[in-house]
Amino acid sequence: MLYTKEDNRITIRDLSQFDTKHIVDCGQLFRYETRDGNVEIIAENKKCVLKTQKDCVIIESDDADYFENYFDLATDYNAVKALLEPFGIDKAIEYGNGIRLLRQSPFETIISFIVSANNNIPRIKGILNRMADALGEDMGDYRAFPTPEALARQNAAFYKSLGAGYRAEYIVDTARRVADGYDVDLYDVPTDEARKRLLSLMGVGDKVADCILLFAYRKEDVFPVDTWVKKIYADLIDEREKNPKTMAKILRNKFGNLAGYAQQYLFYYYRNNFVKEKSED
DNA sequence: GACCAGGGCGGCC
DNA sequence: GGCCGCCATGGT
Repeated sequence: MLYTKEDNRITIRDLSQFDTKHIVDCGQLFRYETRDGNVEIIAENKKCVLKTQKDCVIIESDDADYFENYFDLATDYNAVKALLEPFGIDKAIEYGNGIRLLRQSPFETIISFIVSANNNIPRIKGILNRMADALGEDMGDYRAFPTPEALARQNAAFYKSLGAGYRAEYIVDTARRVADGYDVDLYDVPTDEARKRLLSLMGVGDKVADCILLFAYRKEDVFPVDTWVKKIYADLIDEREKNPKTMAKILRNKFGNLAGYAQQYLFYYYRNNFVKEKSED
């Protein structure tokens, strides 16, 4: 059994399917901190604390049902790993063992990955936390992620003052779109149609759209192509291919409904174990 | 001082 | 449709 749930506490029993460090370090989420050896995660207007014990991890929160879904605890990752076996990426899977694909809030994920474009993780975290500090609901010892309405009330200069740079206009435009009725409920929309709708948002291109599809809506048949995946593609498949759109299509065809899982294992493994080489010609 | 970071946009063809 | 220059900012 992976876990048990009682009251406001989830106890993860099978640590082969749940590794806190890998989960928070693999680039899906940005609002987390390590404090006193525990990991605190803020998602929307909720917070949980992950406490690692000798043979289990305890997830404390005031909404266990929310985080049961958030951490995708219904999925058997040993079964996923077994299905990935024929693809020969066992080193990456072994390295990232215990990663889980999260079910994050669509709006928060949209804004977070707009901010992530051509950016690095420490800076992304800082920008998002400053947005929450300024505009998020005060939940006591933390700030909720701001609502679309709260974000839509500000102008680009405000987000530039938080360090968002040229993404400031995208944040304003997209927040206003959502506040004005853009429907973020794409759970039951097929992947290609959902991607098309996400691409209509300012600041959302191919890569950001695929990250939103994967990390919020859990469309598992997408393979986000970022700078690391380009290197992976050159190493594993074809170094002459330079078109990220083509890479994404071929990788989706190769991994099918396991594409999202494979991408996450490979991305995490390469980012932490290989130095990006300078491409020259 | 150049290069990089989970790229996207607008102009151009 | 594809290609290309540009875009803020902080870290190495």
